[in-house]
Amino acid sequence: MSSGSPKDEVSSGALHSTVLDTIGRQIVSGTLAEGHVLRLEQVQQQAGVSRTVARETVRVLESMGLVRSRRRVGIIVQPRSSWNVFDPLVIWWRLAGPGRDIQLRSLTELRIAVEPLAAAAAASNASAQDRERLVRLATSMRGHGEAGELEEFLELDIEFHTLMLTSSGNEMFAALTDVVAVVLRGRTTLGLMPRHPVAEALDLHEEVAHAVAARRAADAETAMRELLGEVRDAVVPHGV
Amino acid sequence: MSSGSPKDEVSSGALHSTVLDTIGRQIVSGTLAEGHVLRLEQVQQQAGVSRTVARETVRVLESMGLVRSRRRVGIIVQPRSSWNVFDPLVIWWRLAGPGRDIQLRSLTELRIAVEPLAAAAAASNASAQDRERLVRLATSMRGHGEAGELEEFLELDIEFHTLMLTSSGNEMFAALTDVVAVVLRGRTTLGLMPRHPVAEALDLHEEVAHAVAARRAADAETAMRELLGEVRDAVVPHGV
DNA sequence: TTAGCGCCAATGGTACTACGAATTGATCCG
DNA sequence: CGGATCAATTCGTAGTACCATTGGCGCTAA
Repeated sequence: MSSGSPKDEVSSGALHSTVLDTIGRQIVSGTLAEGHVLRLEQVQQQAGVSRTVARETVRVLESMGLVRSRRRVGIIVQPRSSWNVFDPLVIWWRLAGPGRDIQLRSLTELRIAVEPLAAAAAASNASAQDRERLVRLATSMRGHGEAGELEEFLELDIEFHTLMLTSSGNEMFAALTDVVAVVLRGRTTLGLMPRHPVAEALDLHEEVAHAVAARRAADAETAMRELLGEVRDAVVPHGV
Repeated sequence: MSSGSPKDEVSSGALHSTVLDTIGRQIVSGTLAEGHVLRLEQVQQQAGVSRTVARETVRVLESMGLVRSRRRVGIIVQPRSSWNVFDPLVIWWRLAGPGRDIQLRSLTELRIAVEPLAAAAAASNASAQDRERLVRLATSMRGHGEAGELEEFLELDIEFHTLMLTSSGNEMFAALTDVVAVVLRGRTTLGLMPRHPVAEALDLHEEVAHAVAARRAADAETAMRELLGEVRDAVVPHGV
């Protein structure tokens, strides 16, 4: 366990998920290039596991679109275009590997696309207490942000956006919570954040929260779009 | 094989993917409710397969977040919130089951979020021939649309949006091509499409294409947003 | 009543076997 | 000499039997 995993992942059965992790990283990082052919026997020997475990691993890898196993040929590493890039594990692996900043950019663009609509949907669908909680989170963020407490600020930021996505009532949006959390964390660890959150960001978080609380969907959407506009500038310097 | 599968899915090994399909559908459709506990032995008996195959199936199901297997307990069906709703198979199953229209709505909202940004990105990043091809597709769509040839129109529509997403240069967007294709197909089969595509949609497709061709990102984005605004009205009657 | 111990069922993991399919190469015929 | 057919090899697929591990549940004793 060098860098952990998104959640605890698989509770008990650590064996098969270990080798899954190993091979997954290798493929995603490009160590195992597209077209490379693995053999099942090779997998079990390198990982020191039995045939059954190796097969289970390959099956999961196959369901992620990372490999494709053909009889008499072997286990063929598939091109990036057939990967399930939305799979949490795949995202995790890519963020751990070389293409980290590229991945962060893709994910940030996805955020920019989704979150404004999520905010609008939340304004329409969120429960009263969720809407109130959003406002409280925004004010807390201002407090910790102005105090320069980046750690607490980050956690609140994550909670804010997570709650926004989950309370949108759209499960596809809600499924992106982990992604957003990873992006936010990755952004700070990569040093893409100013030491103090800019005042404008603090204002916009509150603006979004208040718009959602007042069920003004259109306002929430535009405010969120502005908010993410700054994020774009930080992560994607050269326009789109 | 009652209704097929997104692609050919798994080429040769049909056995494990058959039982995967069966159980997956049952969970997604709610036949196997959240918290329901399966036992591995039960799985192999019901499907009439060996332990090995049953285990592989469970592993894949687990990687999709549909189940979680714990020792001494069994295979526990997980709540919807932990499903990988972006997994192509999960999407497929949901569209085949009862929650079909809910799923279509979620996916349509996702389209509304993503495609405008994808159009903008395509305007910046697409190759010259891709941009040209988009224009030609839009004009073809007009021809077949006005002639009332829905079949051909649908295929062109799919190709148009697919090309838009792939040429955006963002792999997360590109990964949504199958989703968009499914939504478009599902929309027509559900009878949510007018018999003749409305003239405005035809205009907007051309507008988007020309904006992308001329590399006017902002125009492409707004035109695409308008285009999808109509789609929203068709699928999501009651404002978001 | 409750705290702690221990049983055992159910999954996790391994090894071995048989089978089928696809590729490759060798043979045979034109 | 070239092309086509057929067989052997090789690898994934499927099945079975077996041991290891663990954690929930019941039993017992204080």
